[in-house]
Amino acid sequence: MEPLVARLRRREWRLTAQRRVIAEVLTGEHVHLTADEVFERARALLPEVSRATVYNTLNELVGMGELAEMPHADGRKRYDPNVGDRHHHLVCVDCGRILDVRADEPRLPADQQHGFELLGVEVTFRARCPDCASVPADVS
Amino acid sequence: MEPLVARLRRREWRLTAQRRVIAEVLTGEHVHLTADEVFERARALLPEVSRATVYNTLNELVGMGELAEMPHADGRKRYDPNVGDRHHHLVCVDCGRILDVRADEPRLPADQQHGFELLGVEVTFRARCPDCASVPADVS
DNA sequence: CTCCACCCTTGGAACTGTTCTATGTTCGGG
DNA sequence: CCCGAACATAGAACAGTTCCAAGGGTGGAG
Repeated sequence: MEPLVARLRRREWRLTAQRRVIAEVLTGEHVHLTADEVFERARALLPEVSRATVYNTLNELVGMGELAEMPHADGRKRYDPNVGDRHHHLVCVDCGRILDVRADEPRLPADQQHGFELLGVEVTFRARCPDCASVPADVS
Repeated sequence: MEPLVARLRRREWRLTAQRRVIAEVLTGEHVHLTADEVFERARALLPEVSRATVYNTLNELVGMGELAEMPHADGRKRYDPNVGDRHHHLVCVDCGRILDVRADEPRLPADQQHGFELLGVEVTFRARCPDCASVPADVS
C-alpha cells in the first residue's frame, strides 16, 4: 500500500503544510500513535502546528477512511494508517505495545447475525511481549 | 455461568450493600453498560451510592477478572459481566448497540507471534443494526 | 459487649483526552 | 490586488475517570 501522503495527493484534498506533516508522521507498519504523539512528532517537523489541527485532521482522515481509529484500554485512541491491508493487532497488556499481525478473519454464522448488516471485523490479540514477560511488574 | 453476585459471594470479598447493587445491575446477556449507566441503575436501587464507589468497584472487579472492560469508540468504557463464556461482540456503528455473539476464535499463526505470550483474543464485528439501516442518518 | 483498626464509601477537586469557539491566516479565482 | 471560502490557531469548555482527605461501618480481639 502506498503511504498516506501519496494517497492524499491523488484525492482532491488540500494538502497544507500542517496536514502534510501530520500525514508524514503516520507512515509505516506497526504505527499506532495517539493523537498527542502525532502532535509531538508533527511539531518536531513543523513547529507551527496546533493540537486542534491535529485533532481536526485526524478526524477528517478517519471520516475519509484513510485512517483507522482504534479505541484503547487507557482511553487514548490510536491511529493506524495501514488501512486497506487486512490485518489485526497484537497488543501487550503490560506496556501497550501494538504490532500488526495477519491471521484469518473469523466469520459470523448466519444464525448469529441478528439481522445486522455486517461491515467489518476487528481482532485484537491480547498478550505479553518478551520484554514485559522477563520482568515481574509492568514497564511504566 | 452463575450471575456475578453469586460468584462474588463465594470469593472472600466484602459484599457491602453498595457493591451488591452494582453487581446486581451487571447481570444477564447483552449487558454492556457504561460506568455512568451502572451508576444510574445502582442508584435507583440504593440511593446512597456514589460515583466514586461505582468506579472503584468496577475497577476492582476488572482486576479480579470478574468483569471484562471493553474500550469503545465514543470514549466510554463498557463493562461486560459475561466472562468465562467465550463470546464476541456485534456492534452497531450508528447507535452503538452491542450484542453478544458466538463465532469461532481466530488463531494467531506461530510465525506471527513475535515472541509474545498469548493471553486472549477480542473480536468485534462492526455492523449496522436493522433499526439504523432503515433510517438515513444515525439515531441520536 | 465494647473498642479499635481497618477497609469501604463519600463528595468534590483534579486530571486527561477531546471538542468547541471565536478569531486570524492563507489560497485561488476574478 | 481583493474577496470569499477553507484552513489553522489558542484557549476555553467539556466529558469521562481518577485522586484525595475525611467520615462511617464492620469484624475481630479482649
